[in-house]
Amino acid sequence: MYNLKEIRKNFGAFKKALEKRAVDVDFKKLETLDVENRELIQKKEALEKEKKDISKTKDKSLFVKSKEISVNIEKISNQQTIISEKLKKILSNIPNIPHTDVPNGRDENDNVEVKKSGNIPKFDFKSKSHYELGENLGMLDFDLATKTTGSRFVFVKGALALLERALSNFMLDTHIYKNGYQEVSPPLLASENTMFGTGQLPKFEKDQFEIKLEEGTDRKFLIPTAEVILTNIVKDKIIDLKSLPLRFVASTPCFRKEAGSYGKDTKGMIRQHQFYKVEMVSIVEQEKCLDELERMTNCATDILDLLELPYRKMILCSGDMGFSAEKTYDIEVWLPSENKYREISSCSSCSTFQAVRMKARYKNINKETINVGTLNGSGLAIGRTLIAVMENYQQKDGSIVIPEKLRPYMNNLEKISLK
RNA sequence: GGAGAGAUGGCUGAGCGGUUGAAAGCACCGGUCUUGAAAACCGGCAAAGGGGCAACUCUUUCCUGGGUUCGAAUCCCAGUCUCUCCGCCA
Repeated sequence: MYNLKEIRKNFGAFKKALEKRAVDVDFKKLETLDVENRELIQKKEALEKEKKDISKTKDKSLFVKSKEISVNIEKISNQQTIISEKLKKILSNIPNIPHTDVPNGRDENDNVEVKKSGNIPKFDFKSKSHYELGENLGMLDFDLATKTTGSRFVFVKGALALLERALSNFMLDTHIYKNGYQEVSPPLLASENTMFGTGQLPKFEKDQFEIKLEEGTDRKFLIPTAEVILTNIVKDKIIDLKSLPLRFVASTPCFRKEAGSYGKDTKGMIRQHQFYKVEMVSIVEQEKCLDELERMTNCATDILDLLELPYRKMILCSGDMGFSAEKTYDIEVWLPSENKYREISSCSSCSTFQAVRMKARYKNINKETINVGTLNGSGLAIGRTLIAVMENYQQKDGSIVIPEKLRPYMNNLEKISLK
């Protein structure tokens, strides 16, 4: 979210910067409301001062007047509340402004490749998709999940379930012991306010699973990513400069409605309502965001390098970035069955955008209280990594070789095969 | 589910109708002392919003929302959350 104070300073520049995003914001209304709002605040404050002064004199003859003022204040204050709510509504629906590094573009076709790594496997047999491999092994069961739950869920069984767990532990260990992140095991439900903090609400409510609770209690949502709950660790806080940067990592299930992607990736476990993901979150001094983004992205690619999976690193264009991001790298892994790269991680700097929403601040060297910078990145999406391992390490007989680094996490199993 | 206790600044914690934005301590920052550090002593130290080029100034804020009052951190009502004890379940 943007600070109205900052926008006011240079309204034109703000408007221009947002054009890259192709969002329709009623700037005229924003400007008018801002002026009205401030006028009302001034009126209100003048009256409040008058009332306060009377109270200080303790002069009984003025008490009647004070009472009148109170009525007036209430009237103005109500108007002001309405206007400031309108303002907040407009402001909270404005996305972050893309950093100047970000290429202009409409959609994913305009993303720019910045790096490519690893060797694409060449099979001397007809390769299979992960769901063919998994179903043949009897270790992926989509039909069963449909029966028990519904579409876009899956049962993972046997050695593949072990592989999934191994991936989680391997990634966590790498980020904890090598990359300096603190492990967190967070709640999987988030309050409305928490969801607002990272930008999932109010604009993207239809993508979230909400838990049905008794009437009158606070709303709660299943987290669509651990980013939500990890970033909000610093909500409403003024952090000691010395404790920055904060780096958190968690492996959690994620829940997404995937509204608007009907008919997309319906086969297999590419796009599920529930999936595991290892998520990294960094809280940094605001001017260190971009450096941290490079660092974090390297932590993500580190995993793919260790697993020896081929991938490429993309910088997202302005039109393809998430609501809260100022700059995003996507890491895409090679999937033989689709003969293309698919997203396996997304690392974003959100500058102070989320921090403003969360009221997360720190005192800088000059003792000014300012908003922190927040970053988040997958390191990595476990479900998709599982797919990538299956497809890239598949053998002619339908078995799957386990990447060396994962074997210690799997009782030194070298290969997953029938029986 | 039953019975109590509580929610105050970065933290701990006093205040329980009128200069209280809020004692004290810790933390932090500056200074004196010291070869340096520690200790000791002195001083500083809330946030949000409005106005002003600025120095500065005004308003709001003691969980949230109502109420009483000329005036509320302090009194009343409702709600949320936390803690303790008992029960129940993992």
